[in-house]
Amino acid sequence: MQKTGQPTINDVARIAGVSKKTVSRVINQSPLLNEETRRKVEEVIGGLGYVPNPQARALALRRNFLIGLVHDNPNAQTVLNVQQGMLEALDDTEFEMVVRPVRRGSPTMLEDLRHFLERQRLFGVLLMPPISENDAVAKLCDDIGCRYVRMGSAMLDDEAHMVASNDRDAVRGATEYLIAQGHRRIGLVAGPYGFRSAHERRSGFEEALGDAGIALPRSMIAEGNYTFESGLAAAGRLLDLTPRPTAIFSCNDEMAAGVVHAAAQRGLDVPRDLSILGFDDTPIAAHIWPPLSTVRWPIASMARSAALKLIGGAEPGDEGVDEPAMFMSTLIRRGSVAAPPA
Amino acid sequence: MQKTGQPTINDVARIAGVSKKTVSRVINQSPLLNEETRRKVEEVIGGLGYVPNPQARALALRRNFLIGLVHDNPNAQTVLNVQQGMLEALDDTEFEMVVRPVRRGSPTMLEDLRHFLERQRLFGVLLMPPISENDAVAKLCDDIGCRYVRMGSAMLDDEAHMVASNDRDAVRGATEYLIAQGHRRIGLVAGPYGFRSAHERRSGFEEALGDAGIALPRSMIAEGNYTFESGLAAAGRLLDLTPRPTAIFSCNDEMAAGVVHAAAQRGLDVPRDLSILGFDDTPIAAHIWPPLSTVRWPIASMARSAALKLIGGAEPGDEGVDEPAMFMSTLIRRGSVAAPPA
DNA sequence: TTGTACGCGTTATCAT
DNA sequence: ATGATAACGCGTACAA
Repeated sequence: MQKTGQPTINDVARIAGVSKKTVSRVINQSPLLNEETRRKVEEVIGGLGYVPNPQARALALRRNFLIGLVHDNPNAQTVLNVQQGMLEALDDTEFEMVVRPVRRGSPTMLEDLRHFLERQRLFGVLLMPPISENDAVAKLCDDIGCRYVRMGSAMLDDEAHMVASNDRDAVRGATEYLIAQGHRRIGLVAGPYGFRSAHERRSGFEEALGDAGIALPRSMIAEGNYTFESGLAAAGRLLDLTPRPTAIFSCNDEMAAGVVHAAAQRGLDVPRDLSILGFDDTPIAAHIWPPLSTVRWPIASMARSAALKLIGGAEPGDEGVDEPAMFMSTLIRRGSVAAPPA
Repeated sequence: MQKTGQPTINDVARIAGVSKKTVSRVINQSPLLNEETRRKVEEVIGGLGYVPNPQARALALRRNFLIGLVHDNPNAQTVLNVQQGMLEALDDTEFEMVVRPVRRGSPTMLEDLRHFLERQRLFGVLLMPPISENDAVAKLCDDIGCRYVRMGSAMLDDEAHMVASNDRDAVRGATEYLIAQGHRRIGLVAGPYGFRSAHERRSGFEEALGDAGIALPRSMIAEGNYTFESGLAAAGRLLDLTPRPTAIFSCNDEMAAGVVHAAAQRGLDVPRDLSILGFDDTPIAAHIWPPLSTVRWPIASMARSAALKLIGGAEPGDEGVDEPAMFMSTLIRRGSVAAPPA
């Protein structure tokens, strides 16, 4: 027992009457070990309440027991859901989570990230969209020897490195629901160009309209950048059309809230005069009036699964590899969709 | 240069033709050092791109360069704002942020936290409300020798360990604003019992009414637990009163959104039939219809300041100690408050 | 002002 | 199957 209070591997070794290395073997589940020795050591470990010092392990292994969350996602709820899912997976393990936001579009971003990863010697990182769509980042992790798992709206990588939602299918289904309600003039508030999620969702929308034989004039698509304000502006353009759409699909809830505002400003009743459908099912969807019908993707489960992949893949044959790579989204029906006005 | 790729202190020492210790002195800004030696060593450091290995430092110093964020706050936006503020302070320093949610009311919470702090040897922790109100947690940090700064809605600790907002004054001011608009029957959706913030806000509300000579019947206070649903329910109780209040102050925005819902469900127009005032200025406040007037507290600035206190207080005479301990909130006027109906 | 020798707590090498 | 000894990279007495 040192002055710090915590027992060390030396204390265990001395009391158990074995060498440090043997204790180390017990800790690291080495297969070649006398069963009796193992029992004896484990007994001492339990009695002492010994826990290996992470700092010393990190130094010796040249690898920290930290999982990084690298993100440039502006949506608080999304980020926090991911953190929740990760922490769920990390609970009762030796791993901790460190959060690393990166500046989107910064020219030194990649270099900064490299320094961070090299310095901290992370065990692995979870990449959130949209930065997870950047192949250079994945390659960087590979080069440095840092495990990684990407989250995204399509399979951009192999199953061991990817956890994806089926955004395209989900939006196609949601749009079909709108069509089934009788809508023919359906506007789209699209996500920003260059985002894979925006592309996938837009494609799903276009596919649904195409399958139903509904024309999609360019004017019925207004691009936003996933923020409330951009949704407000985009909806303005759509609602000032003549004739105006009877329904609008918004590629996320924030922008959908903007659409609700734009409708309210014009004295339009939702859903009587205008149906609105969002994407993400963030809390705001349920908390605005009227409650927003939207598409929910299992973000926390995905993050949990991603984290398990990360730490599970530590040794081959571990649990992590069994984690699913594709997750299904579901349509949440609330009060913002109805049949079009007669 | 080792096989790992990164240069070590030994490389620097060898190339500069000095001993490790001298390099160490340069790194740690030791005052007793020949100016020329320092220049030479710094030159080599720059040329090599040497950065000290955090793991080795952590082992030698028995202290990690990690700042923990300990929280049991359910509001995503609040937590993320704090993270943002912290990371701003930690940017361009050697510190990283690790996030540690704790289960509220778990009987083993304190013990878990102790293990976490002892194991990880954090440099310091930032305590978010409501767990920051728990004195036992602060004492635990003290005992373990882990720096801490608490965030809260009142000064619960000395300036070196506290960053507080003036919730009571802020709510008193906000309520006076309601009164100035002509309201006399003002309802309160209070926060949960046992939360300091709920207590402070309620007190401010009561003070304002008392100063104005307005009676506050017990029925005009409905308690919620800071969630949307609880706000919806509480507002229901208030709005079914006869006569019903012409204005409602809600102790946070989430619950205020619930009040808006309750009003909409009863066909009440906001703000014509009912004025609503929230607290926090989370994004939902600006994104619901009508835009919610609310009280904004500078959460990210507070967190930033708290983090600076943490890392600045490292050596006496450092910047951290100059950081303010009290932060002012401001009333944000949007569209949810008007004069009462005639 | 600078250097030597050792400690921090663990894992890895190579014996036995 | 187990142990002595050397890394890992940095800080600190203590000496010079």
